[in-house]
Amino acid sequence: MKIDERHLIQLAAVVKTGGVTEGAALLGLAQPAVSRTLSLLEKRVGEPLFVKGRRPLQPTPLGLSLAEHGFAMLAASRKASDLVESFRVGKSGVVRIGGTPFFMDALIARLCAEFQASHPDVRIDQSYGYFPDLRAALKADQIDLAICPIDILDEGSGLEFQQILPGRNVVACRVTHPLLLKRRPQPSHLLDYPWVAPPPGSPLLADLRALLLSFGATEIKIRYSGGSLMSVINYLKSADALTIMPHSVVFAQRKEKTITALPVTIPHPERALAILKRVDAPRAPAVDQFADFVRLGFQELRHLIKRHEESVIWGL
Amino acid sequence: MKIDERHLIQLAAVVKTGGVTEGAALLGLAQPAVSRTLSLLEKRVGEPLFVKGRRPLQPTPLGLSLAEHGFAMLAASRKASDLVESFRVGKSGVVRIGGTPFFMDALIARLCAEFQASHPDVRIDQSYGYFPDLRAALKADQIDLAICPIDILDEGSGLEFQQILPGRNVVACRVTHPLLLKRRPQPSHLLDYPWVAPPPGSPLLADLRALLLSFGATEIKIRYSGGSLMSVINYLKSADALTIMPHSVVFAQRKEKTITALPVTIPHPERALAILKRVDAPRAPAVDQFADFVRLGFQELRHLIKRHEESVIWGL
DNA sequence: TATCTTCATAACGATATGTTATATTGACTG
DNA sequence: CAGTCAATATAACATATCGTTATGAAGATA
Repeated sequence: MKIDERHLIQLAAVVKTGGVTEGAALLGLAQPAVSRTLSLLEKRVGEPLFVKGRRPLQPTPLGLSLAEHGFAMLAASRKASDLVESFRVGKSGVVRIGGTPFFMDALIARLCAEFQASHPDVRIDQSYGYFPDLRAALKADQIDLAICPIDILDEGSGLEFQQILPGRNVVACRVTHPLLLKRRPQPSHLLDYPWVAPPPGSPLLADLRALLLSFGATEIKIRYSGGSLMSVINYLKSADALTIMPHSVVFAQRKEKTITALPVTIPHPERALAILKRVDAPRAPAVDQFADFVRLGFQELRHLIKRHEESVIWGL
Repeated sequence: MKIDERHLIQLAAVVKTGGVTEGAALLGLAQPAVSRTLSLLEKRVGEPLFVKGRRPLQPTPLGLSLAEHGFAMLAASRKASDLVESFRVGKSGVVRIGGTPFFMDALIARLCAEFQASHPDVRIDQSYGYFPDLRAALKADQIDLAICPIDILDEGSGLEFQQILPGRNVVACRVTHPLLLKRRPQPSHLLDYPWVAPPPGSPLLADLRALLLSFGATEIKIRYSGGSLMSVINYLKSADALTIMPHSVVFAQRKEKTITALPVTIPHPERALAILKRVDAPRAPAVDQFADFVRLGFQELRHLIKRHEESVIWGL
């Protein structure tokens, strides 16, 4: 015995409201439609669903039980509608982001948490990678957004780039590092300390090599490598080692008072942190919402950095 | 955004089976119908439900979430169908029975439990009363069945009577009663002991009066009255009192070895235990199933009584 | 590249859903 | 116990859509 789901819902509405007219109103239908549905249902089921000849409409046990199932369907239906609605406005869904490890760990994870304060039903799936992998993942629709530094000559056909932070590296060390006592550390001093290498494959590693060349150095004391951001920071906390890092990553750690940037200027990389999206494929609204949120977050970060540097100057 | 429930179910079927063709087959539909439903749904929702251009059909997160709700509806729908089916064959529903206290307590309650061994989803609502009340309750559709002794001249217009046990009363007492030692107790002996009166309003009470008249007695020592069957039995267990009871009720207690019937023959009442139903109103199938079960149960009881009495004779 | 399976589209008849108008019926009141 | 009112059932009709078969398009598989 197959029962039309719509009929069950109408039955539920009638039982809930206690009348055909009210039930119809609840569903936004005319009374005769619901009335006919009930007749049909009774005929199909072959058993009475309401006790006859009583005006305060009273369901039979079978009618009541069937209505219970109708309630379940009604609930599922409403939840489905709500889901679609929330998805459309970006309040639910999944955002798959990929990015370079240091930025993700230092900046993006925090933004994810903040984003979900206003979008609790949006799930975020994070993965790591560098530009070539991320571009491939984007094109293969494995991620919705990539957040990574891109070279000005990187090619991204079919991708949309949104720059969110200029490239700027610093030499990082622990706050108790002896070089911080010097007024103007020289490049030669930098070579006196052990170094931590950025993750293999990262743009930072290339930047480190370029930095060495600019010092005229060919070799360097690499004492630790391969660690994630947290490993590197924890290593730096316990040794007078140096490493190269994006300025924003070091800045994000300022509250911890564990690492800081050496007051030496090193060349800017020809690169900028950017959000990458596919332009062709449709994106879930939540993805765009999240991208906007990240962009705003970094805009705020830029202002913070600016004000922080001004205050440091004043403080001098 | 209102979503057609049927569409959700079809979506669920497709997601479950992993293909439009299989999903359609699962629902007993042609493939194009489901295909069109998916197109419509996607257009209405405004978001892709499946990732395009991948053959092992893969739902988007939204599609998957919507399908979850579809599963809920599908489950509710199937449960509703099953419910109707089981109701039709009498495997679910509610049976409202009314009856005289002693029969209900001694015989029917037990039958209810046995009935539900094969009909676990049938609920039984029991109530007490005597013929006039029960007849009224039946006509007012407050109960589906009445099980009570009826006089041959009782009128039951619009009611169907099914006799299930001939009327037969006995004098009951505890198994250690001194009268049981006598080979052939005389009526005069009966008057020497205190009596327990059957419930007020019961046919048994009338039978007791008739019995006294047949002995030529006008007065009797009523020492206890108003109790339910369990009260009466517990009273009898603790005193050498006598009472009048339907034979079947005493018989049903034989395993307990607490009360028994005195070997005195007393007049049969012009009455028989019967099942009463309304003939006009439709009855739930479970009601008829239960009535049949009760009839069979009493048929068995009659045989048991017969064999028991034969064995007692042999035992002499 | 060729073939096969699966999905999308088209066309069409049948169903039943929703509407308004109207008749019936039960409940309430004097 | 009428008479009145409100709610439900029925009738008639337009239309949406559901389900069908036939056919085209596209991805997978060899």
